[in-house]
Amino acid sequence: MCGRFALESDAMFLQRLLDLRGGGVNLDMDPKTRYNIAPSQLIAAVGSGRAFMARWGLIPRWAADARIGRRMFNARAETLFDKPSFRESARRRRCIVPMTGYYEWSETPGGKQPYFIRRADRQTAAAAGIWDEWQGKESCAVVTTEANAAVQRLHHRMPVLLEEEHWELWLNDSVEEPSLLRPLLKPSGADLEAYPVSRRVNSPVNDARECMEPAGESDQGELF
DNA sequence: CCAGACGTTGTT
DNA sequence: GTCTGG
DNA sequence: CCAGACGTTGTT
DNA sequence: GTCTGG
Repeated sequence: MCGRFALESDAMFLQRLLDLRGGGVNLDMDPKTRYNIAPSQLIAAVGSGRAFMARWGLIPRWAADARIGRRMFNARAETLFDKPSFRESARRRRCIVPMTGYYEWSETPGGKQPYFIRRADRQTAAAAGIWDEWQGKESCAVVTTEANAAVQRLHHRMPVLLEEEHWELWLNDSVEEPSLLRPLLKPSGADLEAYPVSRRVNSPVNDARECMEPAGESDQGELF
């Protein structure tokens, strides 16, 4: 799944996503580095030809109550185009959520051990997202799929990390046909690495760089 | 037809 | 157990 | 996702 | 808004 992630400031990455449309749109924001991004917080996204900040946890436009978004921070790829809460956004309001890497927790005898998962080439990853607008504010969800071999031991689900050659299609709002989009929602083919990090990641309040650096022995619980 | 839900995860 | 805040 | 709280009344 | 259950 994907319930916590990190993003190091990467304006070039965001500008590349904007440039896919060829519209000469210039990035007008610079999301600052954050190492411990949790659901309900504002996260950077690019979609519909612009970059914007959206609350992480999709609130469908028809919602009577914003609280519905609380647990809508992930959306299963397998049913994305079927579920009433996601269907319309999946067809018409897709986005890319930049992330340096995301966290998974492994239960150990000594407590929960967080791991950081990132591209082995250390490039910013492009997570597939969908967004909506409710009472004038954007919110979004990260699409999940089966875990690939690299991360399966940690979890059976992972965020969809889009291949670069698929970015344009995913962000093309004129494409609404699920059969054209579903093939993009596969477990990541990119090389990923996973390593234990400081247990202080467990506190969403800790937003220090240590969150994505390999943990020292003292910060690791007993592993497995 | 109307009323009520609309989700994921993990765990049992 | 379940909800809220981050 | 995890951590931490979870309640009311009346009085200061 | 759209789907499901009755």
